[in-house]
Amino acid sequence: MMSQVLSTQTEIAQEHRAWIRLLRAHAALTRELSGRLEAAHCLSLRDYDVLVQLHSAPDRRMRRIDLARTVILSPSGITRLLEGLERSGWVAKHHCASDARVTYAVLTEAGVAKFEEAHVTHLADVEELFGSRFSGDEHDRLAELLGRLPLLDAGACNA
Amino acid sequence: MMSQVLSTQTEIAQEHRAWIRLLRAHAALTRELSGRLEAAHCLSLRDYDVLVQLHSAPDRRMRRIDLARTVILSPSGITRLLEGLERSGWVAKHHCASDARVTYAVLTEAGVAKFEEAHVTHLADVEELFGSRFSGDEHDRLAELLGRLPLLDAGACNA
DNA sequence: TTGGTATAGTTGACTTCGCAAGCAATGATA
DNA sequence: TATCATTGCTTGCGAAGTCAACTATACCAA
Repeated sequence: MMSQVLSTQTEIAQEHRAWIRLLRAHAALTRELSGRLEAAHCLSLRDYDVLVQLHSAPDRRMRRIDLARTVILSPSGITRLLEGLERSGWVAKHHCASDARVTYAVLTEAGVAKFEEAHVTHLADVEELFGSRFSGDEHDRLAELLGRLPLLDAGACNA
Repeated sequence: MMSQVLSTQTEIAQEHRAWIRLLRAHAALTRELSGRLEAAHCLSLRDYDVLVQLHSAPDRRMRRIDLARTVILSPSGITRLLEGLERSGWVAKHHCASDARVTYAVLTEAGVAKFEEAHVTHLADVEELFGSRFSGDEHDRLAELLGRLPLLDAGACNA
């Protein structure tokens, strides 16, 4: 009976292992990376993520709703995050001519500069804490495995 | 010049790919899993995580500080999270005889029952959204890769 | 003993983010 | 044309979590 319980628990731990590690790694890495980004550039990790997306988007702009889905944030979340970036002048609003409901978030010139400045140090940080742990093949393998996970309603995700 | 820029950007995207996917997968999965857990058992994902740790700990108790480090939460974060679990009666405080500074968080009988009840459905959810994406070998491989990532100050992590 | 430092834990102020609700514009259908 | 559902976006509110500051205890060393 006792060994029954133990073996069940062991199985449980095994099933969860990768998921638990993903949770822990995410918590530890985002805290450290966000801290460094904040200290060096006054940006949160999510701010940076938004700048990355806009920087690589056609015309450096995206509909706010698509941006929200891409970085996995609620619509209200994107409104508030962009509020900060707009106040700092990195991002501007741009109205859509063909559909009065939609607003674009556009990276400004200052935003491009800000991104490129933050990019350098952040890339080094990601390399130090994440990339350097893996060989090229392992990195690809990890990306492939993680890529199988469902992003749910994220129709516009292009990462 | 233009192709220079483009090739640099492509490299950048490649370097980031696994990390970005980890970010996205985490955001999407935690939102969904936390929502289900909340709906079915009135527990957040972190609440559940704490119950798991306590359930598998010797005597079903841990020092609050070790618990915080294990689930990657700040000391104040653990205080507030446990506040809720204590109010619900699933966790109790227990003072340490040999060191008056430390307080243990102990899983109560009700807490054990609560955990075991939530465990069943949560395990199925994790399996559906996470585990079912991988074969046994792939799961092990993913766990191994994620296990290389630094947990920073998490001295007490046993996952 | 006394003084200094480190550790465990809590609290207050603040930020971030999600949900529910609401508004305005669009599109589809009768 | 009139109606109704859908979509994009914002706002009020509340939950969760961090940091800084604080208390209390423990340990160490002169």
